[in-house]
Amino acid sequence: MTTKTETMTRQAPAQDAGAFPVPRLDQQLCFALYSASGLMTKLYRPLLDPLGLTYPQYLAMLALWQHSPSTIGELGAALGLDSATLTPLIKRMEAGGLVTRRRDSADERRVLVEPTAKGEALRARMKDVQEGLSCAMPLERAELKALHGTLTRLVAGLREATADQD
Amino acid sequence: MTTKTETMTRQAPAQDAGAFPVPRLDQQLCFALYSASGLMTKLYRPLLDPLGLTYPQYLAMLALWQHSPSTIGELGAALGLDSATLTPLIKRMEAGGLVTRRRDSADERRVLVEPTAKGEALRARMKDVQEGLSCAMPLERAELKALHGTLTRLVAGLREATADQD
DNA sequence: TCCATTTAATTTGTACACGATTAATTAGTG
DNA sequence: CACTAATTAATCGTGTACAAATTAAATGGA
Repeated sequence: MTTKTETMTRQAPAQDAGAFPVPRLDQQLCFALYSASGLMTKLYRPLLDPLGLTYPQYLAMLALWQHSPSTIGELGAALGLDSATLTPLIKRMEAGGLVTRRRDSADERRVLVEPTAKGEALRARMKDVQEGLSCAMPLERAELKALHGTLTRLVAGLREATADQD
Repeated sequence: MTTKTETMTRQAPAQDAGAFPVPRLDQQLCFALYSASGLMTKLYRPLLDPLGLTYPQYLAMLALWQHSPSTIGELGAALGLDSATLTPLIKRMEAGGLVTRRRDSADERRVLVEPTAKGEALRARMKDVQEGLSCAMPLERAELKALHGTLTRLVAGLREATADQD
């Protein structure tokens, strides 16, 4: 009588009465962020492919257009990536002719990264990327604005909360 | 007189009058999502490490606790990942003793994934993970709720917008 | 029944992403 | 000035992540 029901259904197994309910995937904020981020990358891909850029490389170009030359460390701070990720990423961009890398003569530890003429030329094509993207965005302009604001505060808070793990 | 000013400053270069302004990193929704997602992963790491789970593996366990056995394809649909990502991920979880893999005898193409006793045992430790996490979240409960709602609609819309790229 | 098509998972190749370590350089202190 | 401490990239190892090609199995006609 007690062991009889243990092989009934697999769908709601072993949930003791009063036990902590296992969090559902669709109720997890982290999963919504994870999914949204991945889908945005997928949305950018066809727009960036013809430019010879991956999505992280596109972010790096945005940072460099804003401020260059930049060191690996500065790029890392701007993008939230560490040198183990950026060093090979920048080297691939260098191989693609989009940026130059050189040691800072004033401090030989630093590596200065700067767009090439070819890299600068991509600036002119950003209009199409932005337009192509905003057309595909499923939310209202005001909603996107509000979402961006909330995310910005979330990111600022998370940076503090994870600051110890560097 | 014309070529004299071309080496002035590096900070605001070559922005033709009326040209499309290069989008700023901190104004890009995609970058906010990218940063937030990465920081959430970093926030989970110390909580999941003692369980022997990476963050994507944690998501896979959530999906399996919700519904198992699941095929690779079902997990892929739930998580938004393709089989080329999931196959090795699940194999690592199998090597860690958290799940079992077996071919479906009714359809030998399918692989059924199911938590082991050890995997089921992790359920009991999810309370600590959830609590440890929500303590570190920098936003108000209501704000998080609203953010989750907006993201859910964004994800649904992006799924449609990217549905052709499968 | 046979075979073309479809489906499911795996494999291969490329590109992130991070923790931990290392190597080179610079800064600081006595 | 010597020598240690701190800083900066690069490297190594492991784990995602996806496109494209491959293999194996099931399905749907002719």
